[in-house]
Amino acid sequence: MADQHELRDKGLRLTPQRELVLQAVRELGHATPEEVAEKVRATHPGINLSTVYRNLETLENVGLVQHTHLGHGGATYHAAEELTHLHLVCGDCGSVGDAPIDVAATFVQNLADDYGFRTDVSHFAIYGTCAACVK
Amino acid sequence: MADQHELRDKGLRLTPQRELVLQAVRELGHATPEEVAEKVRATHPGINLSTVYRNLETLENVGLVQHTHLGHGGATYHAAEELTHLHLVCGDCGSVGDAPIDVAATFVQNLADDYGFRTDVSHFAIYGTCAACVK
DNA sequence: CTCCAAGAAGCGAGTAGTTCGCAAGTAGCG
DNA sequence: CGCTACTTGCGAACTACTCGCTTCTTGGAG
Repeated sequence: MADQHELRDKGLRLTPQRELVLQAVRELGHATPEEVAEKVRATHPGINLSTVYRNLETLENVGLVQHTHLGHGGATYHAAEELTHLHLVCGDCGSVGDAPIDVAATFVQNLADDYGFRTDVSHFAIYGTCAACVK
Repeated sequence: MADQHELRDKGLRLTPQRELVLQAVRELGHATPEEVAEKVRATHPGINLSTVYRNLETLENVGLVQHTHLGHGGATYHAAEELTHLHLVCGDCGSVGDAPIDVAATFVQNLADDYGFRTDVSHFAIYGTCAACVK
């Protein structure tokens, strides 16, 4: 675990809160700011919600985490390493499934060719109805 | 303009506010609830924000309008007739472009074939960088 | 045309989620 | 070891939206 390196390398100070936030995001996979805060509080009860928000923002600036819009309005954060899948949100049951990013490859290509638009497919969820609810 | 018919046919009462909200959504193309409220206030100053929210919700239930998530968190509404395009949101300049829904056809097909997921592509915006900002 | 019940509007308070300002604390350089 | 800038904690402020309740209006019935 070379968190020290990662954070220091990005020009950030190494605070326990910062490390915990990053670690929580990594362990949770996807998580809302509140879920991150809750997770962090398990080992560091005194941490403040604003601190979580600020760190999430800071970590996002240096590219270690990223956020996605999964619906309802709240942002969801995940570690940059996991940025290799799409989020399939089911409007019926609310489940969030994953799909490898390549299923969107031609779509992204179309957008690039026809509109010059460089797509970040994983930033927004893909909304629809999952296999279970279609039945 | 047979708004009377549309609304009555859906089993809704015909109130001036309701008509105005629907008309505002149609004229604006995409609009946040507040933009709709502002637009409506141009001709009917006393209208209340809650009324706009409630009508948007009601109109959505009967399928005359639909909402999309364009980012930041706020929902954006548009008339059901315009439900034929994707929203390309530029993360740099914030502009919202449109693209016909067919560019996503194979993508949707892939998702259906491989995951049984029935996609509603227009519900979420497609995020990325527009041609102008890529340069 | 008038009356009535159900639905809708207005309004203010309430809530969730997020941001901000400021004082106190701490990491890391010299 | 000490200083400075970056961070944290905390409470207040905000934004976007929802709710409850009272009053008004629509549209069908008589």
